[in-house]
Amino acid sequence: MTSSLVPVFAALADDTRWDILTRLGSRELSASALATELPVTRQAIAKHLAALTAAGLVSANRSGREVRYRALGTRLTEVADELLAVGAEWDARLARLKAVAEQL
Amino acid sequence: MTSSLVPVFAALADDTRWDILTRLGSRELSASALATELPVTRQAIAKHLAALTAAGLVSANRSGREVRYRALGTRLTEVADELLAVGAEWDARLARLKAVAEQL
DNA sequence: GCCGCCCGCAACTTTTCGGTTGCAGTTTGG
DNA sequence: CCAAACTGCAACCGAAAAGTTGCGGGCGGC
Repeated sequence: MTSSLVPVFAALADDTRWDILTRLGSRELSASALATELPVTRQAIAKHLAALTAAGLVSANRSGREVRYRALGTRLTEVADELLAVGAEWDARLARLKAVAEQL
Repeated sequence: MTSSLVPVFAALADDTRWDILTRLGSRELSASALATELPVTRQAIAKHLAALTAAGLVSANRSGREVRYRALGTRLTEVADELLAVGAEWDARLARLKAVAEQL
């Protein structure tokens, strides 16, 4: 039962990628535009964008010769919802165990 | 502005680690006990447990000669809250842009 | 007290991954 | 129509990380 969340976590688990993602959250940018703002090459950024797109965290928008990317909040919200459910379940179980322990 | 979330994502971004974490969500287990259920050695699991502990996702509980681990929902909930906020912000911005576009 | 079990540390191997360089294709602006 | 700008693909490199083997130390039961 390997969760489908893990690939999304993998996509988010890099500083450069998170940096790119947050920038795309406030404005729509192309790979080349991002390359002027970040300390890595355009090709590296292109790889990151491919990873983010595969994870459903970013959408590509071709306009002529350039491709502009934008961050999608939807996937992030879905992940958050699942995490909330799981976290609550664990804590609830822990609380039950604690309650039983105090009955001694 | 590199987010403090990234290290947590890194801790969650591995299949084996996620597997361990979910098992610890339902019952409290030692590294050796986990090793009997998983296709990796005890030492590998110990490394994963160290990573999960460092990320605040797991708590260690020494009892005599063995150490039992348990999943903590708290950190997960915190992460989920932040993700919800960020995701909502991105989608809100996107909605505003769309509204402006329709005014043409 | 001794044998077994569980833990911790360290060295080594192998794969993954972030990053770079290099080159070829395509659209656009003058 | 030609040069500039943006993209895409592929090979290569170095570092980090997942996993293994090996060993030594501590706690528990018989």
